Amino acid sequence: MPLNPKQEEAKNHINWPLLIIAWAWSWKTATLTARVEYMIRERNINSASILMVTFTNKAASEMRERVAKTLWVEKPRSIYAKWNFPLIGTFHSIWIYILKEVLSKYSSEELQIWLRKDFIIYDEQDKLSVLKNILKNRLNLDEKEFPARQIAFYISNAKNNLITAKWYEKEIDSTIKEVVFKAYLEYEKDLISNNAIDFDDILIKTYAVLRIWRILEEYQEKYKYLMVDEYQDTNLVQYEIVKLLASKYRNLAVVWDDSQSIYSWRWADMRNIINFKKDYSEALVVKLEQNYRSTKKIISWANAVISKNNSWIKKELWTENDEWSHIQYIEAPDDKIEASIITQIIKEKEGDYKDNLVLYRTNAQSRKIEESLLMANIPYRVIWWMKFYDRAEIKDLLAYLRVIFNPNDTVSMKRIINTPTRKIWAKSIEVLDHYKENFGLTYPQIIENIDEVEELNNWAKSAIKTFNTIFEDLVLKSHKIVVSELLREIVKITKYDEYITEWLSQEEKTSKLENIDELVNVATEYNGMEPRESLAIFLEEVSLITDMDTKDERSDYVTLMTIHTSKWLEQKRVFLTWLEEWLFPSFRSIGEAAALEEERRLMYVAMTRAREELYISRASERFNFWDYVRNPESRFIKEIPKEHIENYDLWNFLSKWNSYFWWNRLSWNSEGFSWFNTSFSNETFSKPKVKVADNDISQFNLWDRVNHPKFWNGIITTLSWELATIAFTWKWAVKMNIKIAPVRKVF
DNA sequence: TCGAGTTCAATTTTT
DNA sequence: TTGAACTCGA
Repeated sequence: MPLNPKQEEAKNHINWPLLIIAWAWSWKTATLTARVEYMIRERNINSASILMVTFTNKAASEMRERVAKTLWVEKPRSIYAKWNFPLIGTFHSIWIYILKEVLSKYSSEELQIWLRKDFIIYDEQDKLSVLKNILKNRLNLDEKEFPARQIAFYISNAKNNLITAKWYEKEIDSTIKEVVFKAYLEYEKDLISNNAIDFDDILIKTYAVLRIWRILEEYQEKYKYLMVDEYQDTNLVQYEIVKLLASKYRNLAVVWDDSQSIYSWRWADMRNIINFKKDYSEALVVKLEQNYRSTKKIISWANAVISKNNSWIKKELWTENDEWSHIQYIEAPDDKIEASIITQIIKEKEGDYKDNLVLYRTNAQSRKIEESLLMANIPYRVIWWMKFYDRAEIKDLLAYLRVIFNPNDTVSMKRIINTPTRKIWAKSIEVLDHYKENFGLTYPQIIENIDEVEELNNWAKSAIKTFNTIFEDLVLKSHKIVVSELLREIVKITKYDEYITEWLSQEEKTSKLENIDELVNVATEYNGMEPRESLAIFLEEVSLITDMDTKDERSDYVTLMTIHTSKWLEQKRVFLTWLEEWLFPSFRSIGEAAALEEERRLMYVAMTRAREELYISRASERFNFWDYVRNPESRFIKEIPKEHIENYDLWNFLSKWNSYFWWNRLSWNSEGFSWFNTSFSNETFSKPKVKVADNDISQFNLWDRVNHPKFWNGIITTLSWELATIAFTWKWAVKMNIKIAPVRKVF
């Protein structure tokens, strides 16, 4: 598709700072690709001197594909292209690439970052386990009073403001910060001794390295053309890094969309744009305002909502797409009906299942929809961050790979030293830790010389020796076979498959084994490489990969995901669910102007995912936080001009949905049909109701109808004193004590 | 020292 | 509902 004049202008503008102000679906990616192509083909710029930052791996991968196409080369599988190709990746993957490169040339002492080339990356869970250990064992603190998560938050905040552990002492103004200071020091010590870094460190260390003059010079020469997409989501450190790299040639192009900034909780700072304008005052500003995706209706709607933000820069997104179909508002009595209606619509609509995208605010909110789709036999896929790599069996195997790659990684070492069970119990590990702390030894060193450890009996020693034999064998093999083979070898040698499936049902067994197969399968992509290299790159990419990156395009299923995750997608039909105050906008953001505006931007992002049809839904009553809650409709719905909203025809739906449950529910409501519309739309925040149950059991008889807040209606099928079996609509027979159970008789 | 059984707390958003 | 952190018996 040909570029419009604005896009053309952005494309042709090289050798000068450039600020592209983009709107949702204004073809910014296509413009950037065209720009890269133009640079290489028309201006004869060396491909390898172009560096391009995207926000997700998926975006990076797509960009690599597009660029590869224009250059007539095969798409590089990862950031490590073997031929002359631009460096395209996320902030994190690019900085890891650069860090490794630097570390292979300079010594750690020279760089002052206390890191060796074979470092590994600790994810959020690893980080918490390190911190928990510190807080509990070294600082002797109560984890209730000082939760690891909270401490982690403070540390992350400090890191992203470039405050080191030592400097944190100056920040202390409260008890908590005093704890943070101590924990931070210990945490850094642990990371160094494990040769590990966390996500924040990837940025911090890169920044530290690039502040060394000769290294900076080298990289300024190497990457003369810089492009940063999603600039509104950069944080302070990222900003500073880019600034360093760009300071010599000033060929920096950034794409900025303030209405899609939804990552402030990850320290993204929109004020970076103010700094940008100051630092590059000569920059050319290009605005891309035409939307090529959604219909007029959807866009005017989105505009109406986003314009309620004060900090929003006035702009008008427009489109030539014809006004299309309906924007429907589903106002369901409860969450189950909400899910059923959505399921029904998906079922009735022509076209493929994969035309449908269901969005919600938080991951936990997918459940009701899942249940409903499952019942209707509709294939679906939930995109959940790190779901696959969070599974125990995957984590175990990756921990093996990590210790093989970097034997100093104590966190992983502890995970696998007794997995499968080798009778190396906590007592032995305590002794190992003691040696590690007091003699400055590493685990492999201690394990190798276990005979000299006096505190252990022979029995424990021989267990550790067994492990050491396996471990050394695997390390040796890692130099000979590629990572996928190595994984198979680990499973074989340790009999891991038997261990993990030992006590499980057939069904669970297959699922675990399938997961292992899948991991090996992913690893086979690295087969062509040198064994150690395949291990290194596999580990590096695994820690940055998300569920979304493995998205399978071939089969036909409905996709479910959070709004944040959906930022990079578009879909023909979008369902936006859980639109209630306290849930979306979330209760944490209500009452805080800046946070609320971010929620509103999130709403904007969600709405603009839709190409043709947008459904929004809420439930008057729903099960949330382990209880039933009623929240008024989201303020975002009210912000949409009423004439744009068409109410979904509930009656029509319900007449087709004549279940036992439904008719019963109507029949015992004295207000009859008004039930959906009036009695449930009271705009009150009813706090979770406490169920006081002290029933008079004499009122219950066999075959009585009862109502339960969780399982709804049921019939008593057996009864002996207080104990009854009740067949519920939403649950097969349940045995309960009707004296204390929250049931009431229905007449 | 294990592990089965029980209690109790927890839910934004993700590179 | 799930999972992690506890208890307690062997």
